[in-house]
Amino acid sequence: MKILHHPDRSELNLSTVLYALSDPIRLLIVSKLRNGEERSCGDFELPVVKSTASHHLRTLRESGVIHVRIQGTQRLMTIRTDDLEYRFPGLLEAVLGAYETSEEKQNLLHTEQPT
Amino acid sequence: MKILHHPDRSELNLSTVLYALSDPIRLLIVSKLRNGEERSCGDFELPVVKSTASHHLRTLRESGVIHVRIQGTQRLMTIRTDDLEYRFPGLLEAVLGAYETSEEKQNLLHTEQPT
DNA sequence: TCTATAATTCGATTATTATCGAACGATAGA
DNA sequence: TCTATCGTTCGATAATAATCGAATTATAGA
Repeated sequence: MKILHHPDRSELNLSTVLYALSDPIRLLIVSKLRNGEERSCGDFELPVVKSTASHHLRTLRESGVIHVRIQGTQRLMTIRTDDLEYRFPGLLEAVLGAYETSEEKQNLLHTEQPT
Repeated sequence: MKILHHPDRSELNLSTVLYALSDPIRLLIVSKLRNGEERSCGDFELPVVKSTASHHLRTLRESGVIHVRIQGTQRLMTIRTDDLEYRFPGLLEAVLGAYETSEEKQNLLHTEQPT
């Protein structure tokens, strides 16, 4: 049984979290996890191949933005809302709020899906 | 007379701004501009040489985080608080607030200054 | 006009990262 | 046990970025 590392709440680093959130694909992932929704990799419909998606999900996990639990063959992701709020109050809200009203969302959603 | 390009308020991009803020040196710069303070390059006392500092300041300017005006031989920087607040409400506050309580500040402030 | 100051630009180097395809690993279910 | 599904890992490539030192530009002031 594979064990996934998640940084402790106290280990969250501002630069690292901002970097994780600074990629359009990763912003798309996080926006789809909004409101506590839990999703598997396949659910995101990202405009990149599986291995690239896996890379981005790992970046988000290792930075502490998302939590991943294993259920069968799936990985189920959630945002670490409480931990982020504890260390960086208001940050997640501000980023997701800004994302909703940005053009970035639209750009990616209209992108071709690779096989 | 050199002309410096600043993106229009409407051109601000979330990923780009988050990326600009995701570097420890650049976070240090922005934190020193807090509360509307205006500073020149030399005022920041950054742990990097001049040319590297110039690179970071350009990244911040081109992303739309700071405004730079020329006065004599100096460049005077300010945060584009109003524009950032307009496009990304609460973001700057959240980032700067988080920075204040983070360990990142301490790390950089105790670093050696290159010549 | 000369010089000192402030900062940028340039070229080179090194490190990181985003991306893909192919191969692999783990689990559920037939 | 076999197979399909879900996802990761690996190796390669191309792009981007952080850093430095040296050369350059622009301006203020003597």
